[in-house]
Amino acid sequence: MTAGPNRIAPFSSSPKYHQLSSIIEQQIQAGFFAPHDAIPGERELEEKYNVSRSTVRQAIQVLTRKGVLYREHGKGTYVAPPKLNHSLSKLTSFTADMRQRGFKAGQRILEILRVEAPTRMAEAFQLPPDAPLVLRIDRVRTADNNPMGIHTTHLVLPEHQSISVSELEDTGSLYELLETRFNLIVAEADETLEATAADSEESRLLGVPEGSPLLLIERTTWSIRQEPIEYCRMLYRADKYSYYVHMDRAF
Amino acid sequence: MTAGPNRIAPFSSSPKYHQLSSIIEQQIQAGFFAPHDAIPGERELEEKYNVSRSTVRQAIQVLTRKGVLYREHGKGTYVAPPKLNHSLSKLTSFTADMRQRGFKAGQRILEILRVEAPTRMAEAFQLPPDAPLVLRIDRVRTADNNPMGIHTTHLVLPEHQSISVSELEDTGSLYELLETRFNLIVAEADETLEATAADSEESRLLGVPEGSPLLLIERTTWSIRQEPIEYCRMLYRADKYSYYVHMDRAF
DNA sequence: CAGTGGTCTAGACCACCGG
DNA sequence: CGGTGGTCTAGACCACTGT
Repeated sequence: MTAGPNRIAPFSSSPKYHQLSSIIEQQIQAGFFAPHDAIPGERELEEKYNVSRSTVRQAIQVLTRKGVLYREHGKGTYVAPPKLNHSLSKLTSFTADMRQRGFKAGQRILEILRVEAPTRMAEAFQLPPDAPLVLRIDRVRTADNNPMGIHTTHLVLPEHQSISVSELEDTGSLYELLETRFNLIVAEADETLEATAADSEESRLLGVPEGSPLLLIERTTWSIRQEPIEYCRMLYRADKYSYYVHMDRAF
Repeated sequence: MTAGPNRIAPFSSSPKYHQLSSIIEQQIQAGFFAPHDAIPGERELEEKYNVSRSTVRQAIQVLTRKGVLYREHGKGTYVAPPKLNHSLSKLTSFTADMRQRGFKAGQRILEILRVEAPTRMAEAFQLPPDAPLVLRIDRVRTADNNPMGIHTTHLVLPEHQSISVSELEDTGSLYELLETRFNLIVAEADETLEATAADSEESRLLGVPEGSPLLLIERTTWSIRQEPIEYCRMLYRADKYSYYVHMDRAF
């Protein structure tokens, strides 16, 4: 009848609220509820699935935060209409981003070296003036072998930890490498976006005329424990690259 | 001693979890807890403020979602280091955005008229081909009277609802006007960002040389009820405007 | 082991909305 | 008014972390 399981397993390792939110989400995807339909009330779900009301509320909270449901006080809980959409403001690597857009990500590594942290990086991470050198990686990023952008990455890595050209070439994705080699998981990022114009070297590396518009993104990233990981300057061809964000009004 | 009230008012109209989260946030801002310090455990807060543990958890949840705290299972709840950069990916109007950056927002209204919905808008909102005309508003936006960008807004408003030039000039902020006049509250938005170069008219309106880099933002917005509100094309001077986003890895 | 956060229950009362 | 979601309590047990 319905897609997937339609009752709660009491001894599952997965929490009940998670099971319940999956059930509801599957019912929506299976067409049981149309956009703007009201789903059953909290007390009804409580009884139907033999869980407490807080568990029901926790499950619904998961789905409202995902944008699957929306609630109106005194009225009910409703199915949100689907968005055509794509990459929300989820944090992803260039590799994953390109895969999602249907391209094969590639790279040409220009240089890997140790340098002093650039000013912007030191500010963002509040690094002390005598902080150790950071690892700088310069790359041209490609999609289906066409140059898309230039990445200049600065990594906060202890002197004894490093990354070789061949190692990065083999893995392809820096974030993947950071995770497998150093157990560094990128969890949060701040980004600043600006428009700029290509200088002579940039135009050469990207194969566009000097002065063409480029999208400049500066990214700082943190781990789950809020440790600084990376400061990255990314320059993209305006004719090939655009950037998506989804936002809400902080509920 | 501490900043602000340090106990919970039992009969306040404001919910207890909100009072408690404010108290904790103020204590952090007042320097009671340094970045990466552990705040008291849930049972301790429960006793100290005479509330139940779920209320404590609700308060802490507010602050973790704001990025003020982070939690580690089995260890504790810690103060997140402050980011220099506040304006997260919260949805704001140009007016509010400029105020936050310390400028006074202004506008020069070029035109208000009814037009057919542009293709991108019709796609994003899945409008039928015979949909009614939308209200288009062309404006130059200023910060401290300097031109910053060009906004071309298309509003989904029934034929009998409209906005006059003088009305918009008086209010200053379109989002504020939509809220007060039509009870339309902008709750969600998708944005696409690109770099581009100024054409002759754009360069004239913004006072920059032809061909200078501009940041192009296309925004579509929805109400709380997920009704389409607005499709907006915004062009900003690259030398005056940059864009901030904060992202997490979908927890 | 003790202490932390994570999940869950079975109740209660309030605030809001519609008929 | 009855039904909805919003807040709150006082318990319980589990899962994870460090010592």
